[in-house]
Amino acid sequence: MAGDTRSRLLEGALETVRTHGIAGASARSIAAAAGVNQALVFYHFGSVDELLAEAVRHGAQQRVLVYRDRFDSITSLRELLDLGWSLHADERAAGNLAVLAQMLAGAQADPRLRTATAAGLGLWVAEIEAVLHRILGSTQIADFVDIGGLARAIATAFIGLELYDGVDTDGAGRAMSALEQLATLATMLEDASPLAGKTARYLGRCEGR
Amino acid sequence: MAGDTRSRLLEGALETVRTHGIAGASARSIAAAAGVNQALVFYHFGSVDELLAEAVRHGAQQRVLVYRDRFDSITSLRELLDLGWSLHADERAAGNLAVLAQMLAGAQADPRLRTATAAGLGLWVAEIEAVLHRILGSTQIADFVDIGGLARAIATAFIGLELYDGVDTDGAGRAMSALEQLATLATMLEDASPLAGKTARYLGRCEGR
DNA sequence: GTCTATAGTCGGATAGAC
DNA sequence: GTCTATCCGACTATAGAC
Repeated sequence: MAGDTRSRLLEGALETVRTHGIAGASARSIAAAAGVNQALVFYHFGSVDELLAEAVRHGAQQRVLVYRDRFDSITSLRELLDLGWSLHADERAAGNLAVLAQMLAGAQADPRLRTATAAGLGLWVAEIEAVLHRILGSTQIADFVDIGGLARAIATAFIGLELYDGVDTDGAGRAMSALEQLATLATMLEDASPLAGKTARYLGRCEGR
Repeated sequence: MAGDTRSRLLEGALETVRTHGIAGASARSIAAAAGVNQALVFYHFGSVDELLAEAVRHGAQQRVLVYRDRFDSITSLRELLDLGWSLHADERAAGNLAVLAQMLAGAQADPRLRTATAAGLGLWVAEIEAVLHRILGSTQIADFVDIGGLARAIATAFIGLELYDGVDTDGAGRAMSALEQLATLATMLEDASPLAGKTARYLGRCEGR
């Protein structure tokens, strides 16, 4: 926990939310985690909510930057999956997705956290969306599925899994395995271009609904 | 808000978590919502946590029962999807999934809420799993994907979507549309049995990983 | 079972010395 | 910028009258 007071408080806020949840993130507990005086929360950020809002932005920015290169190098659904699981494992250990999940829960009842939380999640969504566009943009899938929507679905599924992991680790593991199996199936369909072509033509005939 | 004090408190707890979030669910606010004296929380449940734990069980049981018949009548993936969206809309309005999401967030930092929350979510998972077994059990999908895991993935995805909906309604809508499109695609693959057969044989050759 | 009253704790926020 | 000291409200939980 180094740096000037401002960044110490930002880091302290993230650590406190991680370990005590959004409900346990008070000015006092955050200041203790940051190793600074409690009054400085209000001097630097005005209120606890403001601090939390800035912290979630800060944290998401920081983490997305760590993975930027790896996102950029992805060229297939298979690689995206592999990154997804290793990212999930990393962030599970580091607890950054947990912070986002906690903020998401807190934001439901507190409008002041909404925009900041949406922005933090938006950073992850943007990365996923860019990758999906690159690897699916030229396939038929892009014609039938909104890629931006898909990116949002993937990001939120990660959030749900993260929360579930906290109350039932075995169950979350099974869920991830099932998604892995399902996604592997999709990857193979993608590779087997004749099938993809057939599917696309089939869909073309059924666009009624 | 009728009935005896005990059930008034259970209902009041659900309503309070719904409207004020888990962080705002104090003995006082719950008692106010229930229209009873604050001290009765401790007389009947011992502590706020205990009340919340019982409330989430109570709420999940109640809601699952409402949908029981509809779950039982499902015979295809298409019907499961339709129920999924209408259920999501219902529960979004009634706010019961929101309660589960809040409890899930609160349980991360509070071990006493963990088992109760896991049990509440488990009721939903069990319903989904039963349906999936019925409609997928005889297909090749069951050979490649853990149905129980899939049910857990679906349930948690709903939770993630619910939380996301609270901070970005448009984004959540796009995510749901994308899933709809993707699932429609899957339904059609299911209908087009020749393709499914081919896929299965293809998978059989690739089971290495 | 239900009420009032209250002890004791913790939290947000500010004033003012340094 | 940082600290101490403090106000005040909200909270959990209990004691005791009814």
